[in-house]
Amino acid sequence: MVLQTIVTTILDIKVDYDFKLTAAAYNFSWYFNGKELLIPLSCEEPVVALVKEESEKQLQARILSMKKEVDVDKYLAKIKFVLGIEEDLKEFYNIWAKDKLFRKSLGILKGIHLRSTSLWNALLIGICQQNASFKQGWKMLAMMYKILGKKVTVERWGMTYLPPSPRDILSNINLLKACRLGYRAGTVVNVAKAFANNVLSEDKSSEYVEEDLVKVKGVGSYTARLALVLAARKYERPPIDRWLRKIISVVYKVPERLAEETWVKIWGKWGGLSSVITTIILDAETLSNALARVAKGRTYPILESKEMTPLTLWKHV
DNA sequence: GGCTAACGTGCCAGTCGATA
DNA sequence: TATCGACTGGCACGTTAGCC
Repeated sequence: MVLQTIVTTILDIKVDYDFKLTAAAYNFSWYFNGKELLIPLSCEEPVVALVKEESEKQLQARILSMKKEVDVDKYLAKIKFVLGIEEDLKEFYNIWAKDKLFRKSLGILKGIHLRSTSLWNALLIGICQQNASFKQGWKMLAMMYKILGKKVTVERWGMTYLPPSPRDILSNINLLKACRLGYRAGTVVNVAKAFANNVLSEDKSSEYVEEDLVKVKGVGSYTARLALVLAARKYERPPIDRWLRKIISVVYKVPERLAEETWVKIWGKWGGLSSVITTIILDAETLSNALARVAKGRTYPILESKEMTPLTLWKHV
């Protein structure tokens, strides 16, 4: 299965944007190589995009498929949404510049945008993050891609994996054990069934709220909120785990029970985005290490870290 | 509705014994 | 003495159920 270029186009960027940081954050080696970013656009057809920097304010995007014709306009709109190149973060930066946990990292991370993904994939990410360290969670997800995803070859790129679809999961439930998901496998199956039975649908992902997603057994508030942040850029209700709750409590000197309230007061409608960025700022260190870094004032990511961090994940997995 | 304990799973560092 | 593998306990976590 070789995907070939259907169309090549230029995307103009009108906001502060750092392509390399955006492409690198929380990404795998089969999607980012340091220069080019591969974006799965459709896993059924399959269709992908390859994106690279054309100039400071322009990106070159190639859409690749096995078919000779695809709905180019639909996929271009999707590429723009995934990359967030039309997302103006000026208000967010104003808060970032003043915030005591964030301000030291603005010079390093300004221009980074969250890469969105499908609701299904966002839920897989969230489920893998349950009760797991950063490394553990992303290794689980990587194994799901390798064991259950589709292996395809992309022209002038090479081999890549497309995320497994709900159907792939439901027809290979026995393979989930090899992904070392533990009890999370049950939740993945429940979510896959929800998609297969049209209880959840990609087409409605922008309409869903937390209450819709937590109806699936195994999906709680954290997973639902994270999925909405990643899939729909819904930042109003931040995913706050124990890790972030403790950090908020220490940094802003508030009881843990007031952590979410404090966070929303600081970030307003940007709470969800700032939750994700916090993990990048602190290199997703374990709680004790993250608190030690906060105490030392090292509240910025180590870009050239040899460790596995959100920004270097693609070098390791 | 809010709080808390229990649950469950993988990771990781430390320890110990066997072996070369 | 060095290396290796097995084992163990603590840690990192979100969800769930039960209690008030």
